[in-house]
Amino acid sequence: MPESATRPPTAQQFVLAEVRRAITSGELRPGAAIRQEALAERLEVSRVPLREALKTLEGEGLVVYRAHRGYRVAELSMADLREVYRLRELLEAEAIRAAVLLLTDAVFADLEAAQAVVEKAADEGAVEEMARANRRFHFTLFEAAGMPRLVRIIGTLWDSTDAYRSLYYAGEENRRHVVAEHRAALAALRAGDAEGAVRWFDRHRGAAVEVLAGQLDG
Amino acid sequence: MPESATRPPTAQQFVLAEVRRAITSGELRPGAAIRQEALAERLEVSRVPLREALKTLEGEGLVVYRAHRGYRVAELSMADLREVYRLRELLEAEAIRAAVLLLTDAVFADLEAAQAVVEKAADEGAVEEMARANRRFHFTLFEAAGMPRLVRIIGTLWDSTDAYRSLYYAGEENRRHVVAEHRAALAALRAGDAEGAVRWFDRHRGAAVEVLAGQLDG
DNA sequence: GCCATTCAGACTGGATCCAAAACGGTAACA
DNA sequence: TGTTACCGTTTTGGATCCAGTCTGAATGGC
Repeated sequence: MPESATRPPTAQQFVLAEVRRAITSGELRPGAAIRQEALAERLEVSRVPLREALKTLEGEGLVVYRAHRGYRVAELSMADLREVYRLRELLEAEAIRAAVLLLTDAVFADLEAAQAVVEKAADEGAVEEMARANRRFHFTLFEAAGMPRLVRIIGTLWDSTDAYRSLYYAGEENRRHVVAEHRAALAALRAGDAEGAVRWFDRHRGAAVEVLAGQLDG
Repeated sequence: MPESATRPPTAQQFVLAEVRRAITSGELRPGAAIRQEALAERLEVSRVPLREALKTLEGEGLVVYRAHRGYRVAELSMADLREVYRLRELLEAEAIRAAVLLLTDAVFADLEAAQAVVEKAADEGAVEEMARANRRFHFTLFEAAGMPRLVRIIGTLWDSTDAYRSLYYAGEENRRHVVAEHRAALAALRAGDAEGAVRWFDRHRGAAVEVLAGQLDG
């Protein structure tokens, strides 16, 4: 039997997801110190699985650690933000170019499904749902490249700016841009035009980074 | 006071370094299961700091983890190896291009110093020392780019193949190639010729990946 | 003989307790 | 007044112990 049945998550997996969500949703602010005892109590686990989860998040760059001083939510400087987006530009272009050669009908179906959710959420102003569907859209494409390390690295780069991106989708105009650019990119992908798709995604990112930069200033 | 004095490492830091060394030196073979109790006892610590170190190594891709089944030393397929080197090609080129614009005399001095050690070790056939100095040479250059995330990512990619690279420097001819290519790259860097340096490093990597691929077959 | 079941041993996941380090406030002193 | 030493509190680092899960071999049914 495939045993694909979802097994109960370990405490550590639960904590990992929960802390990640707290950081990316802005509930834990950048720069804030993480008090293990208090956080563990709030999540109703001991400090042991919490600390292992924090080690994972440290590897993803979401928190920073200093011996004997504990963990803090990572802060991004303007230079950090530029670096993250420059790396995303490089790596996502690579993923897209590799993926274009391997796109199947099944992948297109997944992309369309994700895009449908994006558009619906954009209409309704459902910010959280739109962010999730947007991520699914992009990563469906990235995963089609068959380069798991690349996908993982891109994932950590996305995560590292989530704490600052939470408000991006609040803007009606931003949401419209996302929808339009996704459509244009999809059309390019269907035509097998990797460079066209890359250009659309670059524009996509470029708009987002400017908004985030504005948030960093304020 | 700057307090740059080296403080005694935590057990966790000690374990991390020790396990990393064991893996990259081939002492722990790819695919081997890691028995926490036994390993902790051998290193004379409890399982707690060991597990946190393993979580860090998981983030670096040196070990793989499955819930309730523990950690194993990561294995690389041929496809994995190609992916790692493709990503290194992309990312190291980016680092070199950024670094060339920022190279100072101090950096050149560090590069020369590392290169001197490389050449001495190459002559003497000091494999371990040569690997260390080679890494220092490359990362001195990468760090000059002022992109800490990029350096970190490249570092994890280097680490992930170390378990297979341990024998590369054993070959007299391989060692000579490294020395010559470093010199050529240094000359290009001094001339401000980023593309020339990138080409030399590409050739450098290309030779290495072929040797590693041979090891994977056997 | 072949396959599903059971059960003991081994190993990982997590909780609790203790040790060590860092922090913050106070008082002594130049 | 500014500085330094001291000490109690807070927080992190690590050890030990127990619970839950997996593995694999023996058992029993067909």
